[in-house]
Amino acid sequence: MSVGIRHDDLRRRNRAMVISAVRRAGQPSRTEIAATTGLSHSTISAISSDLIQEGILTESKASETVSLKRGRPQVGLSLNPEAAAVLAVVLSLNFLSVAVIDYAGQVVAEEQRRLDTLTMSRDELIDECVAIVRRRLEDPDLDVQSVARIALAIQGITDSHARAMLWSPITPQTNIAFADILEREFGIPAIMENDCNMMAVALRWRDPDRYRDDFIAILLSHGIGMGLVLKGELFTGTHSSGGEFGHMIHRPGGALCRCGRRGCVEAYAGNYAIWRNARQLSENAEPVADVSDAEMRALAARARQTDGPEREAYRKAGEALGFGLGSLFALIDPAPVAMVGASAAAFDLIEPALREAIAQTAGGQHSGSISFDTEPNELPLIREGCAMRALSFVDQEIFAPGAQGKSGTARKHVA
Amino acid sequence: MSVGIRHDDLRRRNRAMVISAVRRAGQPSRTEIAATTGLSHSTISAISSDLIQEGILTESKASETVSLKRGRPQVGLSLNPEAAAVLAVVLSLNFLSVAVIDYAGQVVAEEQRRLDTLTMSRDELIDECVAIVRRRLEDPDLDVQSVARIALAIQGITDSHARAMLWSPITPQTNIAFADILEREFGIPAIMENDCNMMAVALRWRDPDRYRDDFIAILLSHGIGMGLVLKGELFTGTHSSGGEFGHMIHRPGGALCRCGRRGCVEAYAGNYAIWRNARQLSENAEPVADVSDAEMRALAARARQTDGPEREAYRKAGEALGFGLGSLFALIDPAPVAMVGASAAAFDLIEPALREAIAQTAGGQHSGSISFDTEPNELPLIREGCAMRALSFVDQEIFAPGAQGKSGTARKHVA
DNA sequence: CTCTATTTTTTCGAGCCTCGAAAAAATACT
DNA sequence: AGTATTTTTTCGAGGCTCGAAAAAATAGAG
Repeated sequence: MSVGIRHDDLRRRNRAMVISAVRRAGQPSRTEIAATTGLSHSTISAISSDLIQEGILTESKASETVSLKRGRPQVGLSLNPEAAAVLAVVLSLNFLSVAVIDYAGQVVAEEQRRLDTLTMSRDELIDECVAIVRRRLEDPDLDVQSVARIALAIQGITDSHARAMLWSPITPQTNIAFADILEREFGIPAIMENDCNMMAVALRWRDPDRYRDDFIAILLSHGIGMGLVLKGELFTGTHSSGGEFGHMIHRPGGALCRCGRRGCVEAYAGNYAIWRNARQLSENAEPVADVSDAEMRALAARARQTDGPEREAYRKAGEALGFGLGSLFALIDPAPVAMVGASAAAFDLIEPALREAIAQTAGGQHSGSISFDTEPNELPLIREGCAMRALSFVDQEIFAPGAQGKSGTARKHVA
Repeated sequence: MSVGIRHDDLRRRNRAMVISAVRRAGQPSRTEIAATTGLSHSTISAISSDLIQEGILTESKASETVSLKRGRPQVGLSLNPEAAAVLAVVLSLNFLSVAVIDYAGQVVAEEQRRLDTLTMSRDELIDECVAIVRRRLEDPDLDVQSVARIALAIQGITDSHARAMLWSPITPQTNIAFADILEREFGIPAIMENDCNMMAVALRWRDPDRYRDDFIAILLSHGIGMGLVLKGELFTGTHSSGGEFGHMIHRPGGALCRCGRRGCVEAYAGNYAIWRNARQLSENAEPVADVSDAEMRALAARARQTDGPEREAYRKAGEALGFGLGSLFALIDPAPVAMVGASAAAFDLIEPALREAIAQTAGGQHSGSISFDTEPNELPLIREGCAMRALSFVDQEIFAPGAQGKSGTARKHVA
């Protein structure tokens, strides 16, 4: 079972701890790191001296402005941007984007591309991804040697080992091991993640006060996705990325869902479902492939204006989301929720019915205390999550390697 | 955030590792422990020598029968039964039981008692629990000094710090901090756990092959409860024991549940719901307080005999459980399920509709591969889970103490 | 009955790691 | 210029684990 702690693990873990403290805090001094990690000054001194020598950290004359204090001024430590770089690839409906991010987390290059993912063949899809990565890696401004990891996020279900896309609404293809493909192609460790999980990761970095140990990120888009953080850790399924909130059952045998089943939350709250209900089509009507953001905005505008089928459609969406959240809260207790995606801009239309529904569920006891935040733009969030996830891997597996880090392809020490 | 690893934590953790290896394996030799923990022989030798000196482990001339091997015979290490003792208290509907368990996990004394929990006052309930514990502690055969922990399991919701019962179907009382009360009364560290969570813990110890990293224990009883283990850890809510599977919403606005809300899974699958449907009463009929096991057996017998309302009632129960499991599987992916409790004996009546329902959900893709096991007797399971949980605490916090173990009341080193 | 092969367990010195205390460094204030 | 203050480094002490070798304990061979 769980393996004993070897003596050399100790240094490894404490190295990782120092790196992560710097990544979180920005420009902490050695003293601050000692305080947050609970390690002694001597230890921090020794470790940070190593890390600086290896080119992972750099000293950066801390905030001159705050040097009104008496004694020896603190020296800020920061991540050396040149220590490594990672690629964040985001593949969503009809859209592919890639960004190159330096070790300090800054975007240094990017590229975006429109595709027709729904009609592309398997090979075309793979080729596009490989090609866009290749173009970035061939950029003369980039030191290819420094690229330590590629993280690819996709709308859909991925396996729990972060190797493959298992199923996705953006393509009829299934089981594409993107991570393995990219790894083979470029010799750079790659991971494949679910888009909503990356949203959650990003929210945690963006606003650690609000999104700390337990929170929910829900993507309101053509489909409904969820990223869940519990007890400070990203929640995933036992075999897949899990957290398929959109496919929890709202009404057994109910409306036709894009997944082919009936009564899923998504079949009431996804864009296509709202669109379908707003047009007063049958619940059995085949879900449309895509509804433009403009069209959804028009629907929302009409719903705000008159109490017609549009408003009712949003009400039904709120109800489905509310009962779904209620069932979720029965399992995990209530937690802060972030509503992300274009339809989050219409959350005012959704919220009343949502809260009414939640109030009828086990989570309803604390209905008032459940707070919602909205963020209409999911793409930057997904990319940010990818980047942070990739960088965390670099922090832990490459810059603090040891017996534990079994990633065969990971190169040791870059600097 | 996460704190650095101090040098002295190392020994502490490896001590805990050795103890837990012995608890799991029964009578492992030092060599076997070295193999399973990955630590060196020297380290294991040093640690086990300490543990034996402290009276925590004992040498026990390993299985003489297997001494057909050549070299120096292995010396089995086992837990010293006298190193400590724990109390496992189980409080369920109209029933209170306590068991004294020695450090090796053997029951050395027990007592059971019928109560009328639904009508008892808050103080009566507390007094009964305190009294039954006191009687056990006053047993002249028991060394009170050795009692290191009390674990109390209750049917109902407990807080995530294992201090209090927040709500329970067995009593109208709420928010009773049993753990604090017992701790104050006897000066022995106490914890308060949810019964179904303890079932899951016990299943893991009983059959680690089947119930290892991910599995579900569902209690089919008057109410519906769940214990969930994910990635090898007991799953709990953010604020409470969580995992209230029985109160996920099956049909929005549907049948009246014992919790006062509508459409919960329990309102279709709990004993009172099956009974209500079998009698063809309205879904709005007030849930009855209790249905005897005998009566449920009679219902099941009639359902097996003729295709009447009884069979339909079980069908509806299966449907509710199936859609509930389907929604759960959407979140966590399918996992082995153990059906526990009296109604698990009627699982043959439930299973067809359950599987049919699951097949209509996201979990349905692997519908065939989902396996169900039944165990009609929940009480021994709950007690066993309590005992193991309490013993694990002793293993870790008392016999492998350190800066991490902040349990103020825990005494250090017993032997 | 003795000797050898074999396996388990203990012993011992080496190598790390962290820690606390003290020293060194770097600045503000007087 | 000197003193107080704060940060950072240095250094010896104490612990822990590890590998190698020694010791212990048995089965089988002659």
